Amino acid sequence: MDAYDSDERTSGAATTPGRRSRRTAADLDETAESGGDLDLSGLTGVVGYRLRRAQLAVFEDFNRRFQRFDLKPAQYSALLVIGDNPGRKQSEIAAALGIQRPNFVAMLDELERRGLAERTRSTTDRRSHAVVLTEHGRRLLAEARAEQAQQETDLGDLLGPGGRDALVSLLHRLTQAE
Amino acid sequence: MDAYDSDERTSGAATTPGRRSRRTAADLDETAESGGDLDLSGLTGVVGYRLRRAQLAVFEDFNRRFQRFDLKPAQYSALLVIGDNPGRKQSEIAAALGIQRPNFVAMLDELERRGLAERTRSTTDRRSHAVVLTEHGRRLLAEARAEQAQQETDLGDLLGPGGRDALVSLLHRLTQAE
DNA sequence: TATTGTTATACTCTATAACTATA
DNA sequence: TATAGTTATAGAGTATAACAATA
Repeated sequence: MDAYDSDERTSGAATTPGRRSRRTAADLDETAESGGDLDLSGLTGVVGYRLRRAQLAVFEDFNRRFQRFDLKPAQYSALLVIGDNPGRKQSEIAAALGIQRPNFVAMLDELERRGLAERTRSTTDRRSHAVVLTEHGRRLLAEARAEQAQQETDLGDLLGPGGRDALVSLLHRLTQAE
Repeated sequence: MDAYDSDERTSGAATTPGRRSRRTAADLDETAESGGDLDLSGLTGVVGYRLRRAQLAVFEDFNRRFQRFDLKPAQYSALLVIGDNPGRKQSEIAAALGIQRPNFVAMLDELERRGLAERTRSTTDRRSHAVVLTEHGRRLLAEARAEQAQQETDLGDLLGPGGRDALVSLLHRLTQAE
């Protein structure tokens, strides 16, 4: 983990960006020596900043949990989408995940190398690859889904009743509009 | 923007991961040809996934807004923290932002090259650099703060009354615990 | 001519080891 | 011996152009 933990709680008027600290040049020597905490009030109420930090924290937690599967978030989401959409085109899976087609090639190569997924030539359009999970892939995905459900449960405990659902709903609205 | 827009709204029981779609091998030919939307229900309720997508969307919006300042999110946050903590050590600023000390060097170099910030030798400890904003940096930061406040206002409009504050609060809780 | 998968490539972010100058 | 700033470097992640096979 990195060093962002020295944070302050979000102020009441969160819409207003943090107060402008009024310091003059005369304060410089003093502040330079004081080893106290920094004033981060300008960042605490900023949605983009909070989103970034929260995403990093949750991904770190994810990586800890999924170490035993050797799966990163992007790989898990790929297995999930392939598992729920067997036989779809490689490019469709990539697009659904927001991964550029060229970048998805190496990722699928790796999943295939590990025997989790397979490319099969489509009979109708010989340009495209229909992607499916192997039996091994389905078994691993089932275990991963259980671990992922556990993370959601733990996040629910952390955020209080309804908090997790509210968060998901608010986050979803951000990706619909912008 | 990338191709994640083909999303579904979050289901009622958000705590439960998306339903397991039960498809047999016999369905493969059919699904391979159907050009319909993919089933992304397994991802819609996942906090980590939603966080990542939302963060990317908000950062994209940020980048559009801050194009006229030629400031990326990390640069804006650096200006903000330096502005609110003038004279603090270079490494303190970096740590507060969660940036590795080596990686902060080039970033400060760039801010200095553009005449926005300055390194000054500390009189008490000649190893460290006290970092401050230039007058130009303070003026740019003031404008940037206004634009950033506008983004928060627009996000508030998007998320409804109290929605933005609730989001900030929920996100904050995620970075305290994990 | 357009699309699918692919290769090559480049650019940004991030992480670590090791050097230097100071303490 | 430890710390602050720095350099070099390596690894992810991401983006674009262009090619071969196929439609």
